[in-house]
Amino acid sequence: MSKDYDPKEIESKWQKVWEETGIYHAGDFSDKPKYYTLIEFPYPSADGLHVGHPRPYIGMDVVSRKKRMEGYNTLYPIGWDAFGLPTENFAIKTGKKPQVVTKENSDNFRRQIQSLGISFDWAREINTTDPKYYKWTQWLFLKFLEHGLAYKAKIPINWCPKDKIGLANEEVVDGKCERCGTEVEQKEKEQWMLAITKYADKLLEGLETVNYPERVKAQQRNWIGRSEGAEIDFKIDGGQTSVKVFTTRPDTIFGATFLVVAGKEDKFTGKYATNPATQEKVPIWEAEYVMSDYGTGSIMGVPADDERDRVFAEKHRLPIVENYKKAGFEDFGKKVVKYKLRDWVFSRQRYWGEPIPVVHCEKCGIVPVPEDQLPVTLPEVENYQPTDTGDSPLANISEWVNTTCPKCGGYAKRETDVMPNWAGSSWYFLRYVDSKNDEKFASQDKLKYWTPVDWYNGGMEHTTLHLLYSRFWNHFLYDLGFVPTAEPYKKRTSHGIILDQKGDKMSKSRGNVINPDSITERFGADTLRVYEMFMGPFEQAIAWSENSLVGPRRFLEKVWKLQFKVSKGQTLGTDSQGLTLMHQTIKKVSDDIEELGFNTAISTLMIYANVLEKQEKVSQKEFETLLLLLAPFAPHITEELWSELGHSDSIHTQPWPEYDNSKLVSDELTIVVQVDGKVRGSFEADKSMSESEVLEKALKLSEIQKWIVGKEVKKHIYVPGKVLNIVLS
RNA sequence: GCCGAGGUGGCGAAAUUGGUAACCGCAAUCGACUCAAAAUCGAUCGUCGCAAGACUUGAGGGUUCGAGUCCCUCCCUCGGCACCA
Repeated sequence: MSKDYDPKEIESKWQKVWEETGIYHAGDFSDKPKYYTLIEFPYPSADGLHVGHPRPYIGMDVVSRKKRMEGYNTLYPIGWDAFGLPTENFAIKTGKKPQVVTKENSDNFRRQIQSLGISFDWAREINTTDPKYYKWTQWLFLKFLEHGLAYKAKIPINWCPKDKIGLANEEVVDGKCERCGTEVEQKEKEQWMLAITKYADKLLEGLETVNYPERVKAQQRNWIGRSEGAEIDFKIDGGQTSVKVFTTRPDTIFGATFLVVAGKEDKFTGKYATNPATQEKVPIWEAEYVMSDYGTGSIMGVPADDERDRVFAEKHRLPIVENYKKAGFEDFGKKVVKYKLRDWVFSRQRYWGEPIPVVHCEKCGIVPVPEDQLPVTLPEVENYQPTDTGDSPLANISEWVNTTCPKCGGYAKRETDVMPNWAGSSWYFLRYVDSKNDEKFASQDKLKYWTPVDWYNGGMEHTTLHLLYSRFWNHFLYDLGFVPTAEPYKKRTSHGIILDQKGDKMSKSRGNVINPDSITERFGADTLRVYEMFMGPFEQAIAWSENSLVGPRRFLEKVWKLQFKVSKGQTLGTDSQGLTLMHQTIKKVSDDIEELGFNTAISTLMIYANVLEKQEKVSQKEFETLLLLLAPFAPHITEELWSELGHSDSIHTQPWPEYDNSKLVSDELTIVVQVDGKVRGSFEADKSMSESEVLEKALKLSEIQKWIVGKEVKKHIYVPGKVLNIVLS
């Protein structure tokens, strides 16, 4: 009597076994080559996982499992990026401690992720809110401070009046807060800044050395916004003072008939400046179309060459010269490079973040907390509510704020700002290589062994935020000699998000979130995994379809039933065609996984299973090949079937199947015959048939005769083994 | 406006990169099994046509023996940037 496929039973059984045997633990150092696969670690929200979360985890799990089978010492870690506003807001609402909420949420996430059979190395799990972790985030901040890359500045910041928090430029979308959509206000505040602009060129040049999708590179280049030009002084009042303009076209200076300064800057408005090229007096105007925070905030108006300048000149009846003389690039002014990239506003006036580890001493000024006093831990507070004055809730904890200066021993106050939630995620991939280390953020040896990350998959929405920030931190650490490579990630890919059935983004507020628990319950984790990989191209956004889940489930049922057709002991495929298909399948699945072609890999496996199903008997070799190739996608069912075949070791530690190049082409070929480029017939030919034999046979076919009778065959084109085109006209 | 990715059956999609367009799957229709339904199995399934055949990859041109794929001119969708001088 045959046993039915019962995913529930076998999935929990094997998950336990894997945990006990620890087969996914990555050992440090090994004779094997290493491979480091990485996904963006999740923010453990109270809502739990939705079906969109695991798509990248499963995708990289497939890659990781294949790499493991190919003999790589593979590191595939996970952790929790747990600082941030939602948890803090939840704490404000419920009075629950953020520490407790974080624990509950990450426990729930862990359970959900583990139920999907993803081969994470849980022994390296990290949590950015763990003082043992953020001790090193603070230590890294001190390094920035030490090297002059962290500084305090009074700047107008983007202030969200609802979240009561300062935002980085990257967090403002269309003038609104990225999180809550509230109109952002400008507020002057003392803020901690990180000088990412000092790394603009390195971040730009580094892009040439990494394997990222073109759209990611383009977006980062765009964001950095490097432009080369010149600053030119236009003298006023006989040289007493001057207006400095920035232009990328200093060669057009002879055509500059006026200057425009940014809207608010009006002390020069109405005056005249001297064009250093023509020595003519040109009027100074102000206009909104000139940005105060780009270049010098002033431009020279060249109406003959610039569309906006022309419109402005026509409106205000300013002179337009055509046919002016072009200058050399460096004849006037000084060559400069400008960027759109701004320094990173690094402080937040909130509670749930890493305290910035400095104290303010009346005598000594800003004093870093000594390394041996790290971490500066978050104190327990009663009220997490931020203040309207813009101060952190930490400012109210006087026993924490009041301290002594580490330098002079006098009275000092702690910094009450915390870091943005991007801090912990800017270096987490480094911590994974040595997540328990109390002496260093990670040991040199382990960094040297594991980094850089070989393959990092994540969302497009992080391109100008996390991805850029973490590249910046890594470049900085490289310059300090702490990490072995400047670029942290060799290869970056991105997944498309999963939308709801109607094609809308899933979110709690829309109430359209689908929980993977309900899917695993009904179909099994393997079905969910195969479905998410099969539903469409991995890099493309795609709508969830409840109906379509049965396809992958039927496929797994089919594989399950194949076990009853296996004739044990028989080791090879039956005929040459069967063998060809097997080798083609191995090649296609192997190649596809490397290129994120998970959907086509599964399609190929389905074809193979369909063919085996039609056979009277299936050889053990054929069935095992199918199982091995399917194992990265459906780890539980394949493990079960593998063990049913009598194997005592795990399928996931077996060598990945290899294909034989010489067996990829079948002896029997189908030759398609075209007449004047239109398909008119086909016939089976032997691999060894010559061109003239193919032509001879094709001309004899009745369906071809019909088209060529009474006409002259002018020429023919033969693509060996594929197509013969007979040309008449 | 600039940069990037796209546009193929009722739906998700494939196409060895210039060589049989629509693989695989979903849905649908018919049939077998069943008292019945589900499940399963078999068949059909781009459009028009009884058929022979013709047409078909956003539109229109071109190159080629042959174009979804290459070139030119447009249109549309999505993502990013944007008075950036």
